[in-house]
Amino acid sequence: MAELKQVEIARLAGVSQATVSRVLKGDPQVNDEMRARVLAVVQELGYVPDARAQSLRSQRTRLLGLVVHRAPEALAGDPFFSALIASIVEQAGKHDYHLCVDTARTARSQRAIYEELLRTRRVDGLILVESETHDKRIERLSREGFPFVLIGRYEPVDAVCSVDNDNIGAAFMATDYLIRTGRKRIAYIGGPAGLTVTRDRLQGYKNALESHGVGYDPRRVVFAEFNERSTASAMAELLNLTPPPDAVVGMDDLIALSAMREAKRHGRRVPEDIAFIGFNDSPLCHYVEPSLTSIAVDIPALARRATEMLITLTEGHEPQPKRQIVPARLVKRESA
Amino acid sequence: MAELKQVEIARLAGVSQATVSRVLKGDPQVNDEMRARVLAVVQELGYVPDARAQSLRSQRTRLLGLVVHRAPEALAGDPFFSALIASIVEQAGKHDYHLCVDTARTARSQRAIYEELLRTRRVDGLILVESETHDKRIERLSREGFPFVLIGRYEPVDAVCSVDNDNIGAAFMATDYLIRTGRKRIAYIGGPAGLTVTRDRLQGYKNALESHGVGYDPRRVVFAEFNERSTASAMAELLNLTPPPDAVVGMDDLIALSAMREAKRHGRRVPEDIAFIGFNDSPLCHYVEPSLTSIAVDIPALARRATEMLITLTEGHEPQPKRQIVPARLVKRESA
DNA sequence: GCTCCTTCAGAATACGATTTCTATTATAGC
DNA sequence: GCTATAATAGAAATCGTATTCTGAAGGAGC
Repeated sequence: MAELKQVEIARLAGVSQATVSRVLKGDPQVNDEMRARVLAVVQELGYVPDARAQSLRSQRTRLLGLVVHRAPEALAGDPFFSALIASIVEQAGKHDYHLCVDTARTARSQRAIYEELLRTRRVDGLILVESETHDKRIERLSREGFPFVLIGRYEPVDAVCSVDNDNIGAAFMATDYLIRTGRKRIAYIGGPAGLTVTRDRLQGYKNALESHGVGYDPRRVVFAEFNERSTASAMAELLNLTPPPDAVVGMDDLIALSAMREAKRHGRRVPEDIAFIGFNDSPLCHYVEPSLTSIAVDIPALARRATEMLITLTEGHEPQPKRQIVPARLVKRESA
Repeated sequence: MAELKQVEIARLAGVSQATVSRVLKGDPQVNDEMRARVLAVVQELGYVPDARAQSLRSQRTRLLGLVVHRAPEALAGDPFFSALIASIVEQAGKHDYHLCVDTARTARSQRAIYEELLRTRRVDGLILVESETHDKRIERLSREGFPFVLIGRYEPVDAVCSVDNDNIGAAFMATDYLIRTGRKRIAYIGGPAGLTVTRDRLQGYKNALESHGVGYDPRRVVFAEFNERSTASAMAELLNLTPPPDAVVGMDDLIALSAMREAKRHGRRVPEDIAFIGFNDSPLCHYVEPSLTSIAVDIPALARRATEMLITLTEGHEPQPKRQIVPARLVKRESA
């Protein structure tokens, strides 16, 4: 394949390289006859501009970055991310943007990725997922004015753009539903305690208890890492309480399922002895037995809005509003 | 944040811009004292080179592309891709490469993505997943000499670099196991008939039947799309046979699970009346009841080798060997 | 003391597009 | 018929880095 640059096209069409660029950019300041001549050559040779040169000159790469704040092993089994990535890719594609995915394993690599992607100008903006309640990265990004959008939320800094699932509302809905269906001793199993999601859903859980005048018992709240062993032992702890809980709100489908499995291993019947509700409404819910009642997070909506917001930001505008909340809904199945 | 480019660093360190570049590239042709002076300034200002300029100048973006040949909806629930993406990102990161993910929904968008990513030089090479048995893209990429690696395999073109799961062997293993454990009427539910995976696994299935002298009955082979409805109706078809199958090899965990669900809906006991084996050993297998016996595909190994191969290619070397096969293993659980 | 390397750093160029600046021509207005 | 104004296209500068080319200084060898 021969060298194919604008100068070649220009030479063949008998015009200047600047004119070729103008034609390709749709500049109206160019005569129809010239335009046609250039386009003919472009068509014939199948010329496509070099994105690297465009990036340097225009100072924009048309690449968005997605940084997932979780170790690859933990990421591996989670369908949430497939869905998120797929939706972001699709939405970004509509605006001619591409997506660059990175995972941030350790604290060190987080900094590295931040340097790598943004300081090097490799991407035009970032989408961050699963932020901690206090996060130096966010402070810094925000201070330095880099375009980024959070999927989640961040209290400490006011100006942060974010799209969040209505976690408080969703956990309220789940807990409220359990209370209304007669459950008395409802437990909550969170993910890592530092995560904002973990805390927001805990808040919703507490709100629901309070709204029904049910006392909050801290022994019924436990936390787990994103792996089965940790969740199972958290569940075992709950089962040792006297009296044991008769319902569990899991922060996550995988957590709820692991907990449910553990309960069954201890001989409890679901949902007769104990009910379970998870979050995400992943395909899993549907296949297990009893099928898992779950809060459906609207992942495509999260992805769409976050992407739109980020593109708005990278193009220099101020998104309105800066914080969006995507409603969730309860999908009733057999486990609760 | 002030303008931060090599010229600034050079000015502050009292050297030329070329020297700054040399220091950062680790060029040995530079005196220690100068090097130290430059590095001090770089450190202090936290200078990081501009990837866009580097890309243009060096003609390499250090970006790899992953093109997933499936619609976003179908992608959404599948944990296979989370795992694949996570592993590729990790492996690529070790060589200072990043990953750009794209999905190719329609035939048109496939071409578009190909143009977008490669012709524009936006990425240095591509990893393709889920190829069809005949694929124009592959022919073209290969003809034009673009660096790419297939996860899967492609018979028609000899020189194609690929890393494949040992699908024939794995399906053989699954079928062989079912025969050895006394199953007589084993069915196979494939994915879309055009996919190489579908056909390879079918081949392994046939091989196993043959090696045991069991007759191959084409009525026991059906195909499904990647969604539950399609799979359920394929399974229903199988259940209508007289006699019905007493075991099913599903091309995929989701297919196997959907089929199993359908069988249970028809009152069949698993594994007593009918056994099921899936592929991928996704977390799902573990949570369902009965838990699903599955062929574990070594996704990290696939990802690692494909990534290594692609990087070798993009750096101008010839990978040895060009085709790799990653072995699979049977994970026995309750369903078979 | 002279030439010949070697070592090292600065100057200059290249990468391939976008965009500003400049020049040409044609048209309008008087 | 002369200037003013568009309309249009070419020339040239620019984006920030990598690298080739060039030159200066110092040491070795005789």
